[in-house]
Amino acid sequence: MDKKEIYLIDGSAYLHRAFHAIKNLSTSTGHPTNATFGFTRILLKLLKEKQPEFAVVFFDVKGPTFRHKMYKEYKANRPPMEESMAVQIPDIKKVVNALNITIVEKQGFEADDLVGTYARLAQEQGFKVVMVTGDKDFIQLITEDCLLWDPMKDKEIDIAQVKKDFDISPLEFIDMLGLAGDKSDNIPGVPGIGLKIASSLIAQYKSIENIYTNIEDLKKKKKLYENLLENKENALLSKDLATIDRFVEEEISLDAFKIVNPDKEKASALFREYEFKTLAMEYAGAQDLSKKEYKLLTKLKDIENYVKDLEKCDVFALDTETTSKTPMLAELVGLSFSYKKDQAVYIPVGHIDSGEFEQPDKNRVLQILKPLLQNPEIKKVGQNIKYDYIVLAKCGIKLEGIVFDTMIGSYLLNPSTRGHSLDQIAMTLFGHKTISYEEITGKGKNQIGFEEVAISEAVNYASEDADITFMAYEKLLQDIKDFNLYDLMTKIEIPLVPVLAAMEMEGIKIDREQLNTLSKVFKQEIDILEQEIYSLSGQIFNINSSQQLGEILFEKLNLPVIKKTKKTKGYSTDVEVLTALSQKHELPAKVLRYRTLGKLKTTYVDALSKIANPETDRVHTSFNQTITATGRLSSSNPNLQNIPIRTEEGKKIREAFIPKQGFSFVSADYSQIELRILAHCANDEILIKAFQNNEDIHTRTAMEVFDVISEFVTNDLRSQAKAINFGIVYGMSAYGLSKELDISRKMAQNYIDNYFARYAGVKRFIDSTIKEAEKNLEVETLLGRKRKVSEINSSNINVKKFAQRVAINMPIQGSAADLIKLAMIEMSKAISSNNLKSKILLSVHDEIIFEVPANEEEALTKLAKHVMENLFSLKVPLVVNIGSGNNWAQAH
DNA sequence: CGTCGGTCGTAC
DNA sequence: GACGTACGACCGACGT
Repeated sequence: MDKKEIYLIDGSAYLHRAFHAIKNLSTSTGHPTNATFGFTRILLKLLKEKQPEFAVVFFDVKGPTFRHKMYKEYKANRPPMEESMAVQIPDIKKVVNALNITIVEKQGFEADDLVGTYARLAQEQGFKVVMVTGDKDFIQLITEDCLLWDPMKDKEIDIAQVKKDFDISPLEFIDMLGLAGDKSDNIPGVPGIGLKIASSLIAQYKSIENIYTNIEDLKKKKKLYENLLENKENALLSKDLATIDRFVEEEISLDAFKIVNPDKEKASALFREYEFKTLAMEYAGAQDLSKKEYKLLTKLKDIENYVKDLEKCDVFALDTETTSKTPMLAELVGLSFSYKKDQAVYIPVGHIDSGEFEQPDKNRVLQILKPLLQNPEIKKVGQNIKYDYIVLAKCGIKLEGIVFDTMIGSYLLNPSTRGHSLDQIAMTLFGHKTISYEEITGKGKNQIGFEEVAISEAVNYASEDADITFMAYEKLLQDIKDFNLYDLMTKIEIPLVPVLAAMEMEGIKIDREQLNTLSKVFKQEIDILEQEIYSLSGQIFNINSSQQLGEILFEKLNLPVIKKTKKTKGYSTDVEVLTALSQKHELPAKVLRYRTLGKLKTTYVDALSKIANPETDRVHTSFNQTITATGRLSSSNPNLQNIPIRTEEGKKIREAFIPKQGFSFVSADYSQIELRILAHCANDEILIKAFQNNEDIHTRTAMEVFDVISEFVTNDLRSQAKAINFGIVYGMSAYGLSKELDISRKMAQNYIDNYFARYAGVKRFIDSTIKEAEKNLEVETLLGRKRKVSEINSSNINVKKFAQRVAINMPIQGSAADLIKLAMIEMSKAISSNNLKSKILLSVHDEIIFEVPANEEEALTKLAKHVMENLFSLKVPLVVNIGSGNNWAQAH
């Protein structure tokens, strides 16, 4: 029969190794977690791979040990433990605890001696012992029944391995250490003898004592002989110091080390605290449905009664279930509500009848809910409530009284992290793993729509969503207040929700004819280019594969390699490279043209046709409010914020966006909004004056940087200055500017120096912003939007520099985002209060596009200019440029 | 057949 | 390495 196995874990060694193996890991509040993470990973690896029956973790105890009494210089060269390591010891112990592994430590002894002692005790009791450590000192303890395993290197050492590596027995290892000493422990040993010589001496003489007995043998090796003679005392002392004590008085029974299952809840809570996200997920306990009261409501009477409860409660959460993730295509399938933790109801209205439950009539239910949902006095919260708003709007219900959105709450608290889904929120806030959508609908080709989900399953899923939303609301509301984000939430983000919903629902019309024509025209040229490229290359290949293209250009045609790609170190074939190569060969230019047209055709022309509503020819983008790190909106499905404008062909695509019959487009864009914000924040004298005098800002910068009068600012100088102005906002370096302007680095540095000399306020602003960021580990915008820059004190210079650029850019880009959001809200209000029929259709970062009836064009133009220029008072004027036309290109 | 990281290109 | 923020098409490696 196999012997029982016990794992003796050298906790102190792994504390140090984990700490040094992983750099710069900390929670968002700056608490270091590198050692805790590394240590945890090792423990989990052990538990998973070895599934031990018995295990125990040993730690050193602070303070002198018996070795210090033997030799006062013992470990005297060790600097005191770094603060950032010390603070993690309690964390690590908590993790070990949660994993239900016993910790043993004893005053006056090191972990080594405890391992030695328990290794002996365990073997006496018939165990097989595995010492978990990476420390070679433990080799002396190896026996037939005791071996060493290092999980970090996944290396096992037994007697045979010791013999192979050092040609000695484990016990002889002590003598070897005695001779060689140990720098890190300040054990002297014999000078001039390292591990190699020591092992060969011991292999021959078996012990230090025996070496001295036969010392005359070594007379020929003069230096060695002298060193040995002079250091006899040291050698023997070192041997004693290196000897692990196997007889520490201990009386804990090995039974205490029997492994029980980890306390998953405790572990998950700790992992959440330390922000080990994947680990927290793995250890999240399954939900406890027993305390949850989730009810199915199908009788109209019950629904009416529940509505009365909702009317009385302070605030409730709602959620809709539908047939599609795209709200514009979604049909209502059910609604869930919660106004109290652990309680929720689900009302099915659109499940495909399975005969399982009687479903209430959809229209009757909506009729009952309508007054409740449209009452602005009754407060509602939701998760991504813009979605529910749209779904309900399509049912004829205008949702009013929205006071909070948990998705937005989570985002405002941490805008640089991706993913604010309810699942993730439940995990971060409560360590709770929700029923996932895929769990009940399946995924891939087997996925079904929610209308096909059985009502009995839908109840739990949908109720949980409302329940968790309500619980998350209470927690996030407090957090939002604590972090001073309440005003931003209630004055900007929440009022913006219905504005965005209306924009998405309205959509924007495309000219299908125009797009079809474009598609054909592009295809013709692409086809020709394709053939030309094949014939120039002498072969057919996939032009869209930069890998294959690289082989043609650089291996077949032997064109010079200009740069490599960032991650894979392959041949770069980007526009910069191909443009340069166009001087040497015909092919690159053809590829460039092929790429341009291909991009326009697939990404824009064809995609827009495909996604537009076939009945109305309108495209309904999604404006995502919780994506960008700076506070900007993003747009997707389709992305209408990157429609081409710069090139002629690109403009053709913009021309395919057209107003509906009897309307025109009006575009209102903020002129130089980011530089104006910079002027304001930096309080820069020259910049402010330039804007106050309504000067051309790029010309002004050219005058300052190149030290010329305005008459001497050529187009070229102005466009160079423009690049500098942009660069400032992005935290430019001399290298970046030199590439952009195709000038020397020295020249670029010169320009930058000139810029900062002239715009001294900007220089001061950048310096003080970085300084503040280093202190607070976050930066913020004019309206108090925050972004963490926790890496700004990183010892990795690249990481630090990046954080600095982020710290400079975010307040500028983010403040601009604040203002455009405010503008959208105010314009929406102004349009209503003036009873105009104009609609906001799009927002593209510094611009708002309206669809305006012919007879409102003048009024809307005046209104937009007035509202947008006066919505916020800066030290410089806000200027809005307005254009109008019968397509988007014209209006811009 | 789906996922995911990489490269490239479009916008502000 | 080197200039911020996005979305998305396509490729190709990888896993099922």
